[in-house]
Amino acid sequence: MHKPESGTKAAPAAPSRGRGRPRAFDRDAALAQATRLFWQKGYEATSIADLTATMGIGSPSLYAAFGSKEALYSEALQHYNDAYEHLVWGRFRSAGTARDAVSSYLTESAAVLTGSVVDIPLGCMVTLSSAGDEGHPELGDRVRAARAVTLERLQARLSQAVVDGELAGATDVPALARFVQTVQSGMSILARDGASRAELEAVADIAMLRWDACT
Amino acid sequence: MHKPESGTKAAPAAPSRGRGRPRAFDRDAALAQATRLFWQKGYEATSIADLTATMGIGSPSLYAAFGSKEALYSEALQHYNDAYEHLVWGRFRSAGTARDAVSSYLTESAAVLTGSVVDIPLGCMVTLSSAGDEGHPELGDRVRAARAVTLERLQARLSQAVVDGELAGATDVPALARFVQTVQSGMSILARDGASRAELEAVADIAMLRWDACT
DNA sequence: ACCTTTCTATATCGATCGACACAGAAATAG
DNA sequence: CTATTTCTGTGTCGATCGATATAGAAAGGT
Repeated sequence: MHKPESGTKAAPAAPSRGRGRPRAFDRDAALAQATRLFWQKGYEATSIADLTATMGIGSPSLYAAFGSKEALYSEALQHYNDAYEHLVWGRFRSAGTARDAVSSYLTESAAVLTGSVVDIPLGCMVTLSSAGDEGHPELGDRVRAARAVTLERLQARLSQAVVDGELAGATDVPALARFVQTVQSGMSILARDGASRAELEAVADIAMLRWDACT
Repeated sequence: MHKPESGTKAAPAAPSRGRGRPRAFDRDAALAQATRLFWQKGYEATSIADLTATMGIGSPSLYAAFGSKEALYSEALQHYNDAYEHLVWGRFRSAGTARDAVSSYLTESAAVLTGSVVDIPLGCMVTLSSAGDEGHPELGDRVRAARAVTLERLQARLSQAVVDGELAGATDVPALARFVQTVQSGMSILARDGASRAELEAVADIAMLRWDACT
C-alpha cells in the first residue's frame, strides 16, 4: 500500500529521489513556458499541441507531469502569481503611506502591463482571463479568487490608512478600493490594445488626482 | 451573368423578393440570439452546435444565412452596437456639458453592465472580447476598432468642452479620455465578476470626483 | 399544371480537440 | 548482471470542431 505520489498530481510536492528514469526536461521551465502561452492566448485558444510545442515535450510527458490541461492552467496561474506578482505589488507593500502604495501599484502596473520592465505578454493574465465563461467553472472560481485577492489587499491597506489617520474616518474604503481595482483592470485592456507605458502612467496620474481631491 | 447576392454574404443587403422557398426563421431574431451567446461565452468557446441550438436552426441554414462563424461574429458585433449602444451612450450625446456627458456615460455603464436595465449578459461584449488573441486577426482588428470608437467619442466631446471653455485649455484631452475609457473598461470586468450596480456607481462617482477637483 | 429556385433536415466530411496505450529507453535497487 | 521503476516518442483513441453534400420540402414564375 505504498503511495506513488511523485509528480503525478498537481503539486510537485516531493522531489522524491525515486529510482526510475529521471525526467528529461525542466518542469519549472516548462511550466514557465506554458504560463506565457496561456497568458497570451487564453485557456480555450491554447491547445495541447501548442503547449507541447512551446514546452518542448511530448503530450504523455505533459500529462504525467501536470495531469490535465485544467490542472496545468491552475499551476500556471500559481506560477504567474509567484513569478510576476512582486513586479506590481513590490513597492505597494513597502510604501509608507496608502497614497504611495496605491500610486506605486498603478504606476508599476502601467510599466509591467505594457511589457516595459521585462519581456512578458501584454496585460494581466488574471484580469484578462475568461476561463470561467468558457464552461470551466473550477477555473473560473480560481481566477475570480485571484482577482478578489487584489481587492482585499487594497481594502486592507486603505483600512489601515483610516486607522493611521491618513484617510478620513468617513472614507468609503470598499468603494475606493474598487475604484483602484477598476482602473488597474481597465489598464490591462488598454495595454493589450497597444497603449503605451506613458499613456497608462497618465491614466494612473489622473486616478491619483482623485485621491488628492478627497483627502 | 446575374449576381445571386441575396443573403449569402455577410450583408443582408436586399430583402430580394426572390422566388424560392422563403426562409423559415427570423434572421434578425437568430442574429440576436447568436449575439447574446457570443457575448456570454466569447468567440472561441462558442461552437456551431451551441449556436444552432440557441438560434433554433440547422447548421446549413446558419451557413446559408451568415456565411461562416467569423462572419456571424462580425454581424453579431454590429448587431450588438446597433441594439445596445444607445443604452450607454444615449445621454452622453444629449448632455449639455462634457461633465454631464461623461458622468452619464459612466453611470449608465454601471447600470447596463450589471444587467440592471434590461436582461442582458454581464459586461461589455466589445470590451471583454479576446477574439483577436485567439488566432483570428480579422476579428481582432474589428474589436479593436470598436474599442477605438469609444476613445474617439470621448476625445471629441472633451475637445469640444475645451473649445467651449468648460475645460481649461491646458487639459490633456487624450489622457483624460483614456482615463474615462479605462474606468469603463474596468467596470466590465468587475461586472462580470458579479459587482453590483451600486458598487459600480460608486466607482463612477469616485472617477467623477477628479473632474470636480480640477475644474 | 410544371419547372426553377431556395430553403430545411440528415448525415457526414477531414481536421483537430484533449487524452492516453503501448513499447522502447534510461535510470536505480538488489 | 538482472529486475524494477519511470520517463519518452509514436501512434491513435473517441469526441468534437467548423463546414458541406445530398436529398426532399416549399415557395414563385409562367
